[in-house]
Amino acid sequence: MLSRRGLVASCCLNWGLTVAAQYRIGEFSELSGVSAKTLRFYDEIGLLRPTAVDPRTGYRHYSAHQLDTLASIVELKSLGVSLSDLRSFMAKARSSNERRRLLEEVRRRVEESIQTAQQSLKCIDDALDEISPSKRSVCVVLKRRAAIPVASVRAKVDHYTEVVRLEQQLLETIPASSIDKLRGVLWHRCADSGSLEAEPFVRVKHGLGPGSFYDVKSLPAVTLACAYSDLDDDAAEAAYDAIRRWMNVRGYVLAGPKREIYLDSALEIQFPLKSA
Amino acid sequence: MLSRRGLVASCCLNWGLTVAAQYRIGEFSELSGVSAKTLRFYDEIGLLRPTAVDPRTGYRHYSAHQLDTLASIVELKSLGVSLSDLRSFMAKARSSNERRRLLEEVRRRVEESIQTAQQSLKCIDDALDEISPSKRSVCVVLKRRAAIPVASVRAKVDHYTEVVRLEQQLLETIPASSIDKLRGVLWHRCADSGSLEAEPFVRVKHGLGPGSFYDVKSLPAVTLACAYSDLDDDAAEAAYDAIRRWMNVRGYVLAGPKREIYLDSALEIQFPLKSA
DNA sequence: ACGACCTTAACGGTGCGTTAAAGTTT
DNA sequence: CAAACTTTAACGCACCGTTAAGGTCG
Repeated sequence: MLSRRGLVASCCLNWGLTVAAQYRIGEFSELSGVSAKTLRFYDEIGLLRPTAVDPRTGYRHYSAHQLDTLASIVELKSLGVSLSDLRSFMAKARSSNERRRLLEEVRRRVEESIQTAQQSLKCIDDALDEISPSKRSVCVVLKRRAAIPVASVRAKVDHYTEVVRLEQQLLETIPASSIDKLRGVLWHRCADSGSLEAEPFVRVKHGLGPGSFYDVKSLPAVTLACAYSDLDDDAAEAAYDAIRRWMNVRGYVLAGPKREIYLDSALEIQFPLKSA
Repeated sequence: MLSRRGLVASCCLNWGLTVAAQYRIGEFSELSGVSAKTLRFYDEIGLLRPTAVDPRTGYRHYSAHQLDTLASIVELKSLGVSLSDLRSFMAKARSSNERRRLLEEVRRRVEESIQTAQQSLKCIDDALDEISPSKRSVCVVLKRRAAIPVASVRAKVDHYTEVVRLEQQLLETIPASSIDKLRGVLWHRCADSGSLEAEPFVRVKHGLGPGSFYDVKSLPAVTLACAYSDLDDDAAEAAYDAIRRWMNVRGYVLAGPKREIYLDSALEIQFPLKSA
């Protein structure tokens, strides 16, 4: 094996490169492959300061050694490290331990982003599956809802029409001044469980005392999967199905009674969620 | 199975919701889970215009129907569709075909991002592997280089020291006015192949005619994997190793003679690349 | 009249690219 | 002197969050 011992140094010495070369921004940009604008920006934010700045002209001067520094900046940036993180990292000693910690953190972030991207893929495929030229596709969204003060009547019913009667009575019983626009029904048991249990509710202003006919309570704060449908039962059924599929794909399970909210010309269907 | 036929409509009719409700921005924001500021922004960029705006007060009014529109915006946005893409999509008919095309494009983009993220993971793991408390880790970067006009001498040599002599002769032969700071060596054959073939070169200004001792030609434009080392041979070897590993992990192969560039107090080592 | 709503306007953050106007070097 | 370099300053992109200052509604 041929030894190259001393080659590098001798070459350079032979060529008479005795003065430490300083590169102006253009040449340094060309050598490093990083644009001059980016170099100025890195200077500005304190990420890579030139070794010298001519006080008269303001010209920046970089040293060959900084090409290596810049290379490590470029490498870490390409792995997704933010410039501010990079700045604190470069400011430190940059020991191999520091570097390891940084890379491990980046690794975690990248893995996380892969997870969410793969989840997105599943969601997209589900959405593609659900498309059919005949029916309008139902969009499901996730929402957080704070607790809602309500007056309600809960009852087992034999038929849906009884729910309508309950709603009417509820509305008539509560002082109009306490009533708010928001109203709907909690479904404790639906048709698919064989029996029906519903709880019509109206949002009320705080301070309304309990009545003989209705309870005053608070719908708990929840995370909801929501979909909108027109005011006909087929559309509502389609929305229910869409939400169930949506939850399935994302691994959510039901965490309480479903809610139907009456909007003026539409119906909002809400499934309280918990994950896993 | 109990039928809910007509339930929804009857409930709403019973409650006397005859006028199409208009929501002000605050309520609409609460219902949709999208902040008022975002709603104003969507209005501004023409993504979701309120159904009505009071000409006197400027108050925005939204309809219940727009909750569904907004839901589909939120859904697609969460899948990574940009707002400008969404705007053009929402402006169109929004047929199931259009929706399919959009989702398929998003799918492609997400898949691509997963690929690059997985590649990043491999790179991070490689970088972590390479860390050792004793040695400083070498950073490798990718660069594009345009063609470079050079004068050079290519020769098979038996020993590295001969290269040094060639370099000296090259420098002495060329008129000083044509020489540029950039210089180095192309390695056509390295020690590991059993014999050595080198080609010292100097960048020259265009217009220099060929000489008897040297050739005038052009180093081709290439993509390079580059690393920097100090001017000692151990450091240079470490850099060579680092680049080889780097190329391996990323599936690149060598596409021409390696280049060594002499900087004043450092050495830049460049491997021309092609993928696969 | 008071508070809870609404409006527009403007800045901030990320990571620079892109002119523009003016001074420096070769 | 002109070309090629450099400087600072300012706007632009994407997607809003966040004050600030000031009208409106109940």
